Amino acid sequence: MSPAASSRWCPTPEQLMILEEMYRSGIRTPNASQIQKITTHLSFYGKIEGKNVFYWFQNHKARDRQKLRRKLSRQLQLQQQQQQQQQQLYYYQLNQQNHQFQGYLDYSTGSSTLPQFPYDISNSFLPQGGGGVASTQVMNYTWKEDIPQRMEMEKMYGHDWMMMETGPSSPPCARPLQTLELFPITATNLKEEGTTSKQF
Amino acid sequence: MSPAASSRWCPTPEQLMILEEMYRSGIRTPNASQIQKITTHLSFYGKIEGKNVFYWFQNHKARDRQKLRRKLSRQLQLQQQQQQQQQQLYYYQLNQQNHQFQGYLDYSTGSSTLPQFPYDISNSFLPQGGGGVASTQVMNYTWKEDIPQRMEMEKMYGHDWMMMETGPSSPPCARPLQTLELFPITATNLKEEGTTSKQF
DNA sequence: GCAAATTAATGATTTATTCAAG
DNA sequence: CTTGAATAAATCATTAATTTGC
Repeated sequence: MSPAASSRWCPTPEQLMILEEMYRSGIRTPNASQIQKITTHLSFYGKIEGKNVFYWFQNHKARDRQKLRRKLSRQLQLQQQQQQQQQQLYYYQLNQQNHQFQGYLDYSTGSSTLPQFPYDISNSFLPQGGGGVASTQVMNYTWKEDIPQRMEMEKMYGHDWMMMETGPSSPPCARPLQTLELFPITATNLKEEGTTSKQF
Repeated sequence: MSPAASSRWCPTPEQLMILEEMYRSGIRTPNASQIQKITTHLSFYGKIEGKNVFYWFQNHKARDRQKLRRKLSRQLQLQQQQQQQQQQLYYYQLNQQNHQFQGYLDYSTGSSTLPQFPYDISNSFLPQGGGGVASTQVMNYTWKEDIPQRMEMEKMYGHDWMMMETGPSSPPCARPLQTLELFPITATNLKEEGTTSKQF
């Protein structure tokens, strides 16, 4: 038969297994050298090129994030809805004074616990020179998002800025406070999360 | 259970979007008045207090710095150890492609698909009367107009980039069916080596 | 059972964003 | 302020799953 080569790479189960294992072990953005090694190794199980490996990690990482984001956002939303219904009236003026505020915010999308390095498949694909120093490379590339750290909060104490509730108290130094109109937002990164249209 | 569902603010996707947009637009340390306005506005999308806004900006800013610092040190470290490794093979070649593109596009008129805020959101939350220090925070680039046009560039097939064939061609999706052992990755030893990284 | 039709996954490309050096 | 390097996000396109009518 004519080769009729398919236009795109089709990973064999073995290749897929290995790639996934590598991913699980922490590899996210292999550099050229690593890609080279991985490709060479995987070529034993079937046709493959460097770009396939490169793309695979790109896609896998991206779709992982995507999945996580979707999940989190759904979760947040439900939580938020329930919370709003329950908490509507209560808990409104509880903290007029000092309440040790911490940095709130769950903003980060990814901070999921990354599986710790198993025996370390990654060592096999690190830049030449073996493990040692180079292994930091892999670690550093594992997850871009970082776990929040404690920040200095001293500046905030003794400030009155955040005492403003949204409630209609007499605004100390503010203007009429008209409700700004909604703007049609289209964020670059929250696309499928667009399920929210809760008014108030 | 007490009605207090959660002890901390949980931003809705809309709120998050808007906050991030503001941050992107240059707002870093809103003053009380700005916080007030922002809070009022965001309360339309869910429960929120002034302190949430304040903390959000604090945290976001701090984490930006943190990320920067981390990246810097990481980079220094890597620079030292990979002085002689050229490892940007893939990206390098990829970017050559992009160059071709962007030179071609000339960036004549911004992006298209993602309508940003119809107007500069940051203006709405600047100090009253305008001017002042804060105004320097705001980027002065306005959102580009749009051009939904799609470039019909000749597909640059023939990417010689990333070519890394490693063997004689074989059928696209055929698997060799050799029962080669998967090298040591099989999670037989899932111990925490611990010594793998964490260099700094 | 079995293809055509439809949908879901995922490989491959393109576009946008970020960070920092010049 | 501009630009290059790197990356992430969005999108295109093809293959695999699956559904469906016969």
